[in-house]
Amino acid sequence: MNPPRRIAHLDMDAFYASVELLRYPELRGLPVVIGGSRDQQPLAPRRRQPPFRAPARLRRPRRDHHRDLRSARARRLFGDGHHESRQAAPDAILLPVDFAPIDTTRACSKPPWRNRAAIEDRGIDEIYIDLSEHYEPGESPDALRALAQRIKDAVRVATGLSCSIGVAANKLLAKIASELDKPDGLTLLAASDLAKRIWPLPVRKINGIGPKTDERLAALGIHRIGDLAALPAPFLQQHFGRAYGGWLLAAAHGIDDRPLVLSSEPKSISRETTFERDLDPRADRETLNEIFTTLCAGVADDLRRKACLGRTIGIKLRFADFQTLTRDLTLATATADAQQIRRAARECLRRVTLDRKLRLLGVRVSALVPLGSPEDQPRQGQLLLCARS
DNA sequence: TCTGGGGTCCTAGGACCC
DNA sequence: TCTGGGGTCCTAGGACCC
Repeated sequence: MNPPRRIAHLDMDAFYASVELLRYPELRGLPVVIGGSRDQQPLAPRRRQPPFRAPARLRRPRRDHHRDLRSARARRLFGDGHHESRQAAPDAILLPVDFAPIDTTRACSKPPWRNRAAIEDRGIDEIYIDLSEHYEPGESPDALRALAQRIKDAVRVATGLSCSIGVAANKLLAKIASELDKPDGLTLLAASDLAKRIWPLPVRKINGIGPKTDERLAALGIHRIGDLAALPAPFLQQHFGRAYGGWLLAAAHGIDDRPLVLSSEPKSISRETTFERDLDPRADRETLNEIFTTLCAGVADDLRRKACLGRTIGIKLRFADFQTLTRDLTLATATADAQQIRRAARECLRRVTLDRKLRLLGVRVSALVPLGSPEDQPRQGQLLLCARS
């Protein structure tokens, strides 16, 4: 007989901020804001800051540094406290974002259990761990709690950082559970806890319900997960379609059969940049051209690093009014060549009327194949075409 | 909440082929 | 010659996630 499914979701607490505090322990307890430069910015001069030398070089945050800091993502990664402290304390210390130590931390964070459990990576600061095999018939909840605590301890020993863990019967519930007691939380969620602990939560807590769906649900008077769970399936399917409506209801009842995804090949690789100021297609033509070339080179670089070729080349534009559009083009053969990518991307660009200022430019390569694979060749139809002409 | 960068997945229409 | 249904590919857009 299979043991009951038992999935842990592990989420690092305020990851970026924590990593930086690890590097500069003397900053602990001070108001810290993280934001600003990355190493390669097409329009670097206005954004770039001098390298941080703690703690001698403390700077006042400047308003124009922080287009990105106010995003929801930033708040999540840096922690609300850091965000708010900037409003409250204009003298807060400004640290540049530096991804290098994060990679290190990430590498460090794996060994303790890597070989003993199935792990799904979810980006930079989250994983799912399948603990089903660690079940012993008749064990007490205390044993499970102790196991989760050992994992937290191992993370702290390996990285010096704290994390929050939720354990439940599936990924959906484990993810919600890990958030219930943040930071440094440990939450076990049994099936019988659904009504008491999950149903009172806002629907947004469900991974897969974003701002749009939240808004649509609110318009129907549905705010909490329990509201959702109480609805008849036909009602939801009428408003959200068969598949999504069905999924919403299942999610509200804590039902989720998704397996852990233990490995996966990249499906697309892209580079994009938001300009420091909106750019005019005509007046800033030169600048845009440079950025465009840099983006193509960057994507080509990433493809090479990941040993991939791609057949579909696409662009992404965002206008000053935030309207966003994409164009793509599929080639006869996959490529990782910067020139070829640039030519195809320019083809795409030609299909767009550039009559407004631009805010963002992006280049994407998809339909990826591993370098040297059989598909890394002209497609059959194309061969035929060549043979005929 | 005036919105960064890198992704995934889904939907939908049209082209094209059998 | 016309009609039809199914499958796959291409393209565009959108929602969502970390």
